[in-house]
Amino acid sequence: MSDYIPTLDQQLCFSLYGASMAINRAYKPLLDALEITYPQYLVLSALWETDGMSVGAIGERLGLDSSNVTPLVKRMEGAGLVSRVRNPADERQVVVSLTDAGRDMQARSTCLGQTLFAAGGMSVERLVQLNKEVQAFRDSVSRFVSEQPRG
Amino acid sequence: MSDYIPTLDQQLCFSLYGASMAINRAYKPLLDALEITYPQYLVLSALWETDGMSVGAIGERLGLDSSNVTPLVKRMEGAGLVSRVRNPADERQVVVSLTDAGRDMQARSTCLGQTLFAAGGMSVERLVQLNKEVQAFRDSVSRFVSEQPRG
DNA sequence: AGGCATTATATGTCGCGACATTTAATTCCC
DNA sequence: GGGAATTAAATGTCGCGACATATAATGCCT
Repeated sequence: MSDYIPTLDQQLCFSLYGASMAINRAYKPLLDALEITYPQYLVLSALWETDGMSVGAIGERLGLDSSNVTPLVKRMEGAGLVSRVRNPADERQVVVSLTDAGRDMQARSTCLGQTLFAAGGMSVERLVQLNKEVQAFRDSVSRFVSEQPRG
Repeated sequence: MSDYIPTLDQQLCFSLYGASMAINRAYKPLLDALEITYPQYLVLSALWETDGMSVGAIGERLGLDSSNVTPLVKRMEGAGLVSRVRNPADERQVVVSLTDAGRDMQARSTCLGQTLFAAGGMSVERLVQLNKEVQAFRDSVSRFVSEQPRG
């Protein structure tokens, strides 16, 4: 009982892992056309909600640490999507702000959600419910991790 | 309407992406103790179901291509978990088989599922249902991708 | 005010995951 | 049966994502 051995398909981790990769593959041609990557799209999404976040705040929002966000945002700066400026009030912080190109990307990226909706083949209601369940699971696991000794 | 702009939290891709990363973080200390990585655990899981799969068949099962599976399996061979042997009947194929250490890992890795169950904080029924929904979504998106011109 | 812990970002290394390309073995098909 | 297409792995490059560590600015505390 305590050493029950599940098959691959019985493991939620495998479904979620595969779903994430499948989404990336569905997004790929659209992201290529926009000349951004998926994590870059997430950074933009975070900034569309709250422009001018620090590197740390972006990482907090997306669940990534500075070693991911720093090079990500630097590439986005190179692509002209954001600017990076040290906060004069606290020189430790780097404030990331949208450029016009970064703002324009919001309207240009609506194809992503539309495509995923078409690809998912589910009703809006079912997708909303699925999103709620996945969020609840994610948040519970994240809470668990942060409560662990090494978290 | 056709250019509706969702927030981050309204996007299923973001929940799934975060859930996958959260699971990895929950698994990390356990995987470290077993001295394997998460994708290595998935390869082992596939082989526990069907030992002696080719590199290509493993990739098919996990949704990865040879450029991922080849180095993954080579590291696992280095760690003594699997053997890699060319198929005499078709020298193009590399057959991957479990060693005793690879087989032993199955019993030793039951902590993963147990921990994730504890971390998820949901009833078994709800998790089973969630798994079904995520699978359905993943499979629908994968089908969509494979039906695309560039797929 | 001086020194130390804390905080924010950056850097270096490793293992993926995607993609294009290469190499080698096999099959097709005339 | 011999050359071209196909198939299976492997290789090289890029961008993450995790982790440990480094660097620099700030806050704290006496």
